[in-house]
Amino acid sequence: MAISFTEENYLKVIHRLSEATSEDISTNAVAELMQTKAASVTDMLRKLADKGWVNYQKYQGVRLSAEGEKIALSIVRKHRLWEVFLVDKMGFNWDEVHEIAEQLEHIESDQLVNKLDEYLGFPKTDPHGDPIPSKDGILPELAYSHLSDIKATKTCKLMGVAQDSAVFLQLLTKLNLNLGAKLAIKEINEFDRSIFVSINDAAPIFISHDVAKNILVKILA
Amino acid sequence: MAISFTEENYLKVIHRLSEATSEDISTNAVAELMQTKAASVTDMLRKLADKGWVNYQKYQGVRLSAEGEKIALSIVRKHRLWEVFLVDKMGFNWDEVHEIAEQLEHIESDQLVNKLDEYLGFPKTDPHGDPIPSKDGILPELAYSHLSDIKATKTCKLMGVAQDSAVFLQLLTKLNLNLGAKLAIKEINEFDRSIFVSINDAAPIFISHDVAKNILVKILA
DNA sequence: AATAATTTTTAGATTAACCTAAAAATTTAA
DNA sequence: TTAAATTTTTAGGTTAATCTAAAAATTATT
Ligand SMILES: [Mn+2]
Ligand SMILES: [Mn+2]
Ligand SMILES: [Mn+2]
Ligand SMILES: [Mn+2]
Repeated sequence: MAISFTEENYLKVIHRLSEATSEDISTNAVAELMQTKAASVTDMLRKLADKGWVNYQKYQGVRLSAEGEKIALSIVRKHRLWEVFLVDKMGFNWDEVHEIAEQLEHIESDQLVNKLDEYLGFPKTDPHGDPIPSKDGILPELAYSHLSDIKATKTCKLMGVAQDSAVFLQLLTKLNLNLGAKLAIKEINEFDRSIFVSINDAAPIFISHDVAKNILVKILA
Repeated sequence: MAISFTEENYLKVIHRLSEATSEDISTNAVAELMQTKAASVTDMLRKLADKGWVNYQKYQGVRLSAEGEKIALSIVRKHRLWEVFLVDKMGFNWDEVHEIAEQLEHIESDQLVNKLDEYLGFPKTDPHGDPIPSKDGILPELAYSHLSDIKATKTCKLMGVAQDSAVFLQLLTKLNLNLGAKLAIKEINEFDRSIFVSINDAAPIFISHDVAKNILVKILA
C-alpha cells in the first residue's frame, strides 16, 4: 500500500513515543512531536488505523500494529544509516546531520538501503550512539545509563546522547564530550546536581544536571 | 521562497524541453513529460509565473526565467551527482539509477551537494554521459553527434546516451556498448538504416536505427 | 458524586495538486 | 478566408493534510 512522507513521519513519531512507555500514546503527545494540532492528529490516526498500521480507539490513545512497527523501524534504519554516511563519508559533524537525514529517510529503495549498509561496513550505531535496526526489523536494546544517575567516583564511557538537537551536540563537542570519551566522576554537588568530572583524564570540569541527563554512558568501574 | 517537489519537477521538465528548442514550450509538451493533464499544467504554469520562475502568457507557451533556470539547473546537478554516487560508490548499474536519483534530486542541502561533489572527485558527467552543471549553474554544452548521423567507415567513441530508460540501457550493456566504447562503422544499410559496426574491435554486429539514434558519439577518424 | 479542568473529537474551512467536461483561442486545411 | 481540427484555458470537483472553533468525553478536584 502506498505511503506518504507525512504518514511515515507519524508512524516514526508514534514509534519514538512508544519506546519510552508501554502505555498507549496520546493524541497530544503525537501533536507536540509532529508540531501540529490535536485535531489534525485525530484525522491522521483514523486514517492510519484504516490502513492497519496502528490500533486506535477514540479517546483511548494509539499503538503501532505489527505492520506499523515494521514500517517505523525501516524509516529509523534509513535515518540512522544516512546519518552514518553523512558523518563517516561526507565529513559532517554529528550536530549537522539530523535535519538532512530527516529528508533522506524517505527515499524509497530497499536495494539502496542495503548497499548503503554494506558500504558503511554494517554499522551497529549511528553518530549519536543510537542502535541501527537490522534489515529484518530487529532493533537491539542498548541499555545505557544516564550520566545523571551515576554515583560519584565511578568511571564510565560515553556511549550515546538522549537528544539530537544541534545546540546540545555542539556544546558537547566544545566540552570534548565525544562518543567513546572516558568520564571519571569526581564529585556530585547536592545543591544543583552539577557534576565535577574528568574527561579523558583531563583536568575535571563542571557539567550541569541538564547536560548530564542527556548523556548516555556505560559504567566501567 | 519555498518550493515543492512538484514545482521542482515542473521546472526540470520545462528546462529539459527548452534544451531541444529555442521556441516557447507548449502546455501539452509539459503535460506529456509530467504525465499529467493539460488542465493541471495550465494551473501550475500560472502558479510558477506568479512566483517569478517562468514567463508565461496564456496560449503562448512558457519559458524559464533566469531564476527558474537556476533552480532547474540545481536540480539537474543534484540528479546527476547522485547518479554518479549510485554507480561509482554504491555499485549500481547505469540502468538502475534514474528512478532513485529522481527522489534524491529533491534533497535540500547545499552543503551536502558540494560535499558529495568533492567526494565523487568533481565529476564532469553522469553515468549516461550527461554533463553536470557546476555549483554556480553553468552547464557545459557537450556537442556530440548521434550515431545515426555518422557516415560509413568512420570511427567514433561512445560519449553518452539520449535516453535513460532501463530497457534501452540494458540493451546497450548486452551489446557491450558502454561509455567510452570505440565504434567502427563498417556499413550502413539503406533499407532499414541499420548499422554494421565493430565495437572495441570485436567482430561487427548490426545495430538498429532506433538504437543508433539514441547513442551519442565523438568522431575520432 | 458533582463539578471543574483538560483532552480529544467533530464540524466546517483552506490549500496544493490533480481531475473531467465544456468553452475559448489558435492553428490548419479546405 | 471561412470552416474544421487542435490546443489551451476555465469551471467546477476531489483528495490529502492542515487549521480554528465548538462539542463531547475523560480525568481531576472539590
Ligand atoms: Mn537523527
Ligand atoms: Mn541519530
Ligand atoms: Mn537520470
Ligand atoms: Mn543521467
